[in-house]
Amino acid sequence: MRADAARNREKVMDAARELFAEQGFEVPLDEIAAKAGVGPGTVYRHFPTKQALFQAVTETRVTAMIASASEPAEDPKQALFAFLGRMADEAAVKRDMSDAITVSPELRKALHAALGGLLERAQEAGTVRADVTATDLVVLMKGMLQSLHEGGNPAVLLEIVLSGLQSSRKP
Amino acid sequence: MRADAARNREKVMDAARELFAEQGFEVPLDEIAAKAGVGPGTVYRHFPTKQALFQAVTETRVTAMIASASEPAEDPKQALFAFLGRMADEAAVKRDMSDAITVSPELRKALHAALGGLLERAQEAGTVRADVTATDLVVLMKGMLQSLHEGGNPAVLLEIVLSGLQSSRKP
DNA sequence: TGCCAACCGGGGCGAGCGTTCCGTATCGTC
DNA sequence: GACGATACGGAACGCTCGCCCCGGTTGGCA
Repeated sequence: MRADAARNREKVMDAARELFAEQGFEVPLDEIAAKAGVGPGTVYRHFPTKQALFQAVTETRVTAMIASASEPAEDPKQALFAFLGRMADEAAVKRDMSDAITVSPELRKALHAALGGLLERAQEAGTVRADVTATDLVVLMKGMLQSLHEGGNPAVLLEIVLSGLQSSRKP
Repeated sequence: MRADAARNREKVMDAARELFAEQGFEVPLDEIAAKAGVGPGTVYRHFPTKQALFQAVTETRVTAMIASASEPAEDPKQALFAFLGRMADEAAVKRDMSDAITVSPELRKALHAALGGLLERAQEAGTVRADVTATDLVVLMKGMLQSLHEGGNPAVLLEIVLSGLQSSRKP
């Protein structure tokens, strides 16, 4: 690979990182190219599609987060809650967190599996309500993460969800 | 107004009701026109803009729901929870519920005020956590309502939120 | 029944966006 | 220093969608 090509690839990824984090997947690709100081054609020389660029930018971060679900923890409930807390912290700062789940089916599956494992262990311990499925948790978190960017207080919203996940005071 | 004009107006509103409920505000206006058996121009003869059509279709339902927040109830917490339950029920069937809040600023304001009143009374009674604001509640509900259409179990998701709203078990 | 205003259908315009193409500039080698 | 491969920029394409316009049609009154 030529030196200028590698340099441009980095510039594109840097610009994409910043703009995806600010505006989510919706940001026009031309805007990314402009911020990187290149033409749209150059972006497509390095990434076959907008979605590929998005995945290249988010995959590392998100898979690292997913991997952190396997870290050992004493209490299953705390393990689950800590993970959800990490998701919320990340999403509060980077708007592309919730899009990453939507855009890439693989990432969605991986997150689903990771959350499913944590959830199951917490449910077996009896500290998290038993009628929640992994799908419920994924979609609820996605909705909640989006709410963070519409004026909601991140800490409060997260606490509501976490508190609501516990078994099992009936409303 | 001519008879056929009135008839077409009704056909457009019927089609819009159905498609907005199915697909939300995102449905193309041409699709509504096609379902109504008219051309797009005819839609614009009766409604100046797509948003106006959307409001004409949703406003009645939503304002009625908002008005129901003023119904008397013995327990402030139950009043709030019953209202949120009605929102969830409606949104589980009609996809345009969450869009209605977004598309029309007036409706959003009205909902904000109604929820704010219910919330405040429940907080004064000490049965709902005090650190939640009306804005938090609106955005959280919006996120949750959207989650209903992505595979989440409506009853479970609602229960999580309601249970989480209560004061004040810390996670 | 005939006329005119009201109304209709659908083709078309313009904007936004993802993607592609191509003439030109640049890198790295001989 | 020159040449060929590689990469670049940005104009252009195709598509979608909200919205408008115009030639033809239809309804209802005289």
